Amino acid sequence: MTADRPVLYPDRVVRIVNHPVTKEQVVGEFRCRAIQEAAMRVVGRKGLANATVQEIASEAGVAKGTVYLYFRSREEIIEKATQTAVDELLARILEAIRAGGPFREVLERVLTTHIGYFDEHQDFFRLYFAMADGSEESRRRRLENRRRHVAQLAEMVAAAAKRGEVRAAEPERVAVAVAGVVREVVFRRVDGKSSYPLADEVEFLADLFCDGICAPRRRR
Amino acid sequence: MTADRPVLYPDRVVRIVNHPVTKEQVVGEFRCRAIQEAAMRVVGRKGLANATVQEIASEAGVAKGTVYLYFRSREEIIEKATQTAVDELLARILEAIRAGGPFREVLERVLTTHIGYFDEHQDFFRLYFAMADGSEESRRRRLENRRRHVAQLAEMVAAAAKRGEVRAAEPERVAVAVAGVVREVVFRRVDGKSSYPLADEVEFLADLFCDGICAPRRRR
Amino acid sequence: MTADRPVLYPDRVVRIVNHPVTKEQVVGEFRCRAIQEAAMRVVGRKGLANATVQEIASEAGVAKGTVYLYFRSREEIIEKATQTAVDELLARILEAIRAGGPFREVLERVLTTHIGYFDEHQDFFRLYFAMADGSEESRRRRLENRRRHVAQLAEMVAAAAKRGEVRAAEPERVAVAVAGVVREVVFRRVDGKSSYPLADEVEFLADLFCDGICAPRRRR
Amino acid sequence: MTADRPVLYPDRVVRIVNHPVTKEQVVGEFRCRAIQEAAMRVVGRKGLANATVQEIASEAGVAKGTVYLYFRSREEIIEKATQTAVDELLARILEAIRAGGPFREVLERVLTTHIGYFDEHQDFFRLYFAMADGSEESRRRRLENRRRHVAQLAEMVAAAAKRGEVRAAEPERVAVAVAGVVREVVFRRVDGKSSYPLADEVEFLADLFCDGICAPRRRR
DNA sequence: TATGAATGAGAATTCATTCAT
DNA sequence: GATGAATGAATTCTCATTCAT
Repeated sequence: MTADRPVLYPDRVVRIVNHPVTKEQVVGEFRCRAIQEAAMRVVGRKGLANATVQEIASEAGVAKGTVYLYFRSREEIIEKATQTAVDELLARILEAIRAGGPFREVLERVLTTHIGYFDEHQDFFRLYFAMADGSEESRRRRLENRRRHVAQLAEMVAAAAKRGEVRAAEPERVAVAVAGVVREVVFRRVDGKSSYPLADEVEFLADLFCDGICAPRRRR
Repeated sequence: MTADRPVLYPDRVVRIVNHPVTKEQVVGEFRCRAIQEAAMRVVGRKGLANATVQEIASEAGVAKGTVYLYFRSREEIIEKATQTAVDELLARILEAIRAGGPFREVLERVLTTHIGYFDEHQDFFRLYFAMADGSEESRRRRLENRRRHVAQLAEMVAAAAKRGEVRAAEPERVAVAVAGVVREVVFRRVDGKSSYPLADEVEFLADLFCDGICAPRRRR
Repeated sequence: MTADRPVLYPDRVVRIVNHPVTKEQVVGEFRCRAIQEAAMRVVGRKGLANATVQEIASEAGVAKGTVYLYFRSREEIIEKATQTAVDELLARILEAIRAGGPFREVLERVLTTHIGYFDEHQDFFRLYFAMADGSEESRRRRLENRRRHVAQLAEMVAAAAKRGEVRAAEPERVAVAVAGVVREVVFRRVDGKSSYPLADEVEFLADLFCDGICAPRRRR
Repeated sequence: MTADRPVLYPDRVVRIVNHPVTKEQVVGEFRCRAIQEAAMRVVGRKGLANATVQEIASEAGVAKGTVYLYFRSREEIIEKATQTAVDELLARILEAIRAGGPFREVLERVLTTHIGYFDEHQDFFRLYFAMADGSEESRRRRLENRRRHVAQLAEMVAAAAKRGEVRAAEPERVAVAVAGVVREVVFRRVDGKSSYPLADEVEFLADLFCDGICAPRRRR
C-alpha cells in the first residue's frame, strides 16, 4: 500500500474455495488490478479526459490490445476502477461506523478514515469527484455510489439520534452535508491548498458538525 | 430567465451612454451570450468532455464557423461561459454578504442566493463544479474562482467573529465547509434527488452551521 | 513605382477613346489593380498557400466581400495578378530585344531588364516561380507564359544567329537555358543569398553565355 | 524502378549486419517508404498545396491514421520524402563528380545523372522545386539543400579551374547557373514540352557551358 | 494469451464564398 | 457599390477499438 501504487483490494483476502484457482484466473485478476491501478494513476496525472488507453496500458506494463482482453472498453476500465476503489472506501467507512461508540468518536473515526483514504490514494480523487461525463449507465452508477455513501453516513447519524446523542431530525440531510464538506476538504488537501495534519482536520470538522460555530467550543 | 435559457448577465442593465451603441456591437454581444448559454446547456446535457463545438453551435442556432468569429477556440468558449457566470454568482453572493445584519441572517441570505442561483441556472453547475482537465491556464482560473469564493465566505465569518457572534477560530476553514456543503446540496437538487423548498434547505443548513447537531435546536 | 507598391501597369497609359470613361470604370480598374498588388505583397510575405483572401482584402484596404465584386475567386486574383505582372515583364523584355544592336548588347539589356524587374518587384517572384498548384486552367496559363517567355528569348537568339553573331543551332534551347539561369539567379538575389550589383551579375552571365567557361575571357 | 513507383533508396543496399533485422523494422521501413513515395506521386499529380493526407494515405494503400504512426504530421511526410530523395540525388551527383576525369567528361556525367534522375523520378521534381510555403524549419531545410547542391557543383568547377581547364573565376556563380539551367530543362522534360534524348540534352548543355554560343562549335 | 499495427469515426479549426443590409 | 457576418466543406490530427500474427 505505497503511495506509488494504490491497492484497490483489501489487504487480506480470505478465499474460501474448494476447487483450486487456476493460474489463468490468478493472472487474469492480477492484470485487471494492474490495469485499474494504472488507470487511476494516469487519470490522476492527466485528468479524466486526457487519460488514453495507450497510456493506461503502458503504465500497467501491458500492450494496448491486452487491455481489451480484460475490459470491454475504456469506459469500463474507468468504471470498474472507480467502482473497486469506491467499494473499498465505503467498506472502510462502514467498518468505522460499525465499530460503534459515542457519536463524536464514531464521527471522528469516519472522518479520519474518509479523509485518510484520499490522503493515501490521491490518484483516486479525480475519478471519484469527476462529474459523470460518460454514458447514462455511468451516470447512474455514480449516483448509486453517492446514494450508498450518504446512506451509510445517515445510518451513523440515525443511530446516534436514537441514542439521543444528536438531534433526531433528518439524518440524511446531515449525511449530505458531511459528504459535501469532506469532498471539499479532500479537494483542498489533494490540491495542495491545505496541509493541516489529519487529526487536526478531523477535530475541526467534528467540532463544526457537533456544535456549530455559534456556540462557544464545548469540549476538548 | 427561464430554466431553458439561463441569462448570464444581470437582469436589468442600465446603460448610461451618450453615444449610441452600434448595431454590430449589439449583435456581437448577443451572439457571444447566445453561444455561451448554448455551451452551458450542452455541457449540462452531455458533460464537459462530450460537449462538441458542433453541438454548441447547433444549440446556439449558428453554424460551426460562426462560433469561431466570437471565440478563438472551444476552450475559450468554456472558459468565458464559466467566467461570466461565476462572476455573476460571486457578485450576487458578495451583495448578500455586504447587505449586513446579524450573522444568521447574512448566512441565510448567502445560502439562499447561492443555492437559488443554481436552482435557476441548473446548466451552469456542471461547468462550475467540473474538474479542470484542460490547460494549465484553465486550471489556474478554476482554482482562482474557488479561492475568491472561499475568501468571500471567510470574510462573512470573520466579520461575525469580530462582532462576537461566532467562535473566532479559522474563518477560512468554516468557509471551505460551507462551500462544500452548498456544492453537495446543489448537486442533489439539480440532480433531482432532493426537492426541499429553498427556504427549508437554507434553514436546515443555517441551523447546522450555527448550532451543530449535538445541541437541541435553539431557535425558531 | 516604389519598391513599396509595385505598379503593374505601364507608367503612362495613352487612352485612345472616343466616348468618355465613366467614373465607375476608373474606380473599378483602380480597385482591380489595388487588389492584385495587395495579393502580390501578401503572397510575397506569406507564400502562396498562406495568402488568404481576408489578408489580401485588408492589404488592399477593402472588405473581403468587395474582392468578389472584382474577381470570381481567390484563384482568379492570383491568376490575374500573375498575368498582369508577367505581361508587363514580357513587354519590357520584348522592348529590350526590339531595341536592337549587337547580340552581346541586346543580351545584356535583356538580362538587366529581367533581373532588374525582379529586384524591383520582389513580391512578384513567389507567384512567378510557384509551381502550378492550382487548377488545370491555371497550369495551362503558366505553361503558356513560359512558352511566350522562351519564344521571346529564342527570337533574340535566332536574330543574332541570322546575323552570324552566334552559332545558329537551336535558339529555343538556348532560350530555355537563359530563362533557367535567370530564374535561379533571381531566386538567390531575392532570397538574400547573393548581392552582386546588377551590372556585375549581368556581365558575368553575358560572358558565360557568350563564351562558356572553358575559353579565356575574351572581352572587356 | 518503374515510373509508377519511384524508389527512394539506392537500388542495391548491402546490409552488413550480424544481428537479424526484426520483421517489425522491415515492415516499418517499408511503410515509411511507401508513404513517402505515395506523397511524391500525389504532390506530382496535385501540387504541394493540394496534396492531402487522406489522398497520400489512399495512394499508399493505408488508412489515414496509419500515416500518423510513421510521421508526426503532414509536414514531416513532405519533409522526409523530399529529404530522402534529395539525399539520394545529391549522393549520385557527388559520385558523378568524384569519379573524376576531364572537366567536360565530369560535367556531362553530372548533367546525365541529374537530368536522368528526374527523368526516372518525375514525381519528385515538384517537391524539389517547390517554394517552401511551410514552416521556418522547412524553409531552412530547402535552402540548405539548395546550398549543398550548389556547393557540389562549385566543387566540380573549382577543381577544373585548378587544373586549368576552365576560367578560374567564381565557381559558385557558375554552379548556380548550372543548377538553374538543369532545373529549367528538367521542368520542360517532365512537363512533356521537350523530349530530346538525354544524351543529346547533355551534349547541348555541355557545349553551352564550355564554349558559350558565340564561338563556333569547337569539338565533336 | 499477448501484441501492437491498422483502422476510421470524429473532433477542432480554417477559410473561400455568399448574401442580407 | 461596399460591407463583413455567416456558412459549411474541407483539412489535419487523435485515439478507441479490432484483429492477424
